[in-house]
Amino acid sequence: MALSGEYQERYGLDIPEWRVLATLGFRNDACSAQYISDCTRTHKSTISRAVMTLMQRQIVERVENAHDRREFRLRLTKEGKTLYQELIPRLLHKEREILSCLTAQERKELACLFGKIEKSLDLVQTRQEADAKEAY
Amino acid sequence: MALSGEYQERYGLDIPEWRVLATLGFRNDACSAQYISDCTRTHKSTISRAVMTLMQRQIVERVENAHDRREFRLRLTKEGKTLYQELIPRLLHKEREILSCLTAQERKELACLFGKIEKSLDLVQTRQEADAKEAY
DNA sequence: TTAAGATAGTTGCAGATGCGACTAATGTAG
DNA sequence: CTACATTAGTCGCATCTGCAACTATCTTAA
Repeated sequence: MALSGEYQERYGLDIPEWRVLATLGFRNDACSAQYISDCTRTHKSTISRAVMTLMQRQIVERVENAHDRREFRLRLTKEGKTLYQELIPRLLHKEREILSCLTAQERKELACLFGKIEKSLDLVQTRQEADAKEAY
Repeated sequence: MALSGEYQERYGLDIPEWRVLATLGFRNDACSAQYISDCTRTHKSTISRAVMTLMQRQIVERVENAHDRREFRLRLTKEGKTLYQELIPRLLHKEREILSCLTAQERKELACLFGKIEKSLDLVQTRQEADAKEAY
């Protein structure tokens, strides 16, 4: 991915690590690893390892969930938030750069088309899971 | 990728192998591994391994190039062509399925937008290479 | 309450793939 | 012609990441 150079080379983040950072930063609220796994469509083992690394780097911290001691609530540390805020403008800039070959109208269309496809795929996904459960 | 299930599960092709098959099948003419590497944006070592596997499976064959004995001319065997012809309709069907959430007009727009972005990225790529050469 | 099933997260393992070094062949400048 | 740079392809190595098994915990049904 063209964007990944931006956070890899400059901040030493690999793709799953960026996904964790981005999800927590975007939500600006604690959530479980499973939640990140779901909404980034990344295997939970991959997220687990990314979280470990980010905790060692003190970008992410986790607290036990008293209501369910299987899961942890993940959130960005102060440094994590700073890093996130620092990265966002860089990535937006990069995105604008990549999409600069399109008009504003075209960019809007592209986002709309992606939205439709994503939604459609999610429905398929959900449908398959439903079918799978029905299967016995 | 959603498509890859189609050729992986059913024909035992991984992604680089499919890229080799697709490039040779689409061109319908012999070409070098380097060429495939370039136009699929895949590292030459990856293409090299894919070609090896496909040769063992007698899907691809290669002949020496008398004019440049470093490179080989790659082409599909009879079985390779058959496989390619068998796969194409399946993949088109899958593609139609994925894009079925869009109208014909929207599909055209999407292709057009992708085309623009790809062309723009290629220009950036070329420009960077040119800059790199200029750099000394 | 207890047993069976589901869920969150971790970890060992294996496959995929890019990087860089290497060989052999070709191109080029002096 | 010679030496150096470039290019095609191969291979060892490291890394990335998904799969599946495992533990601990929670949920549900009898």
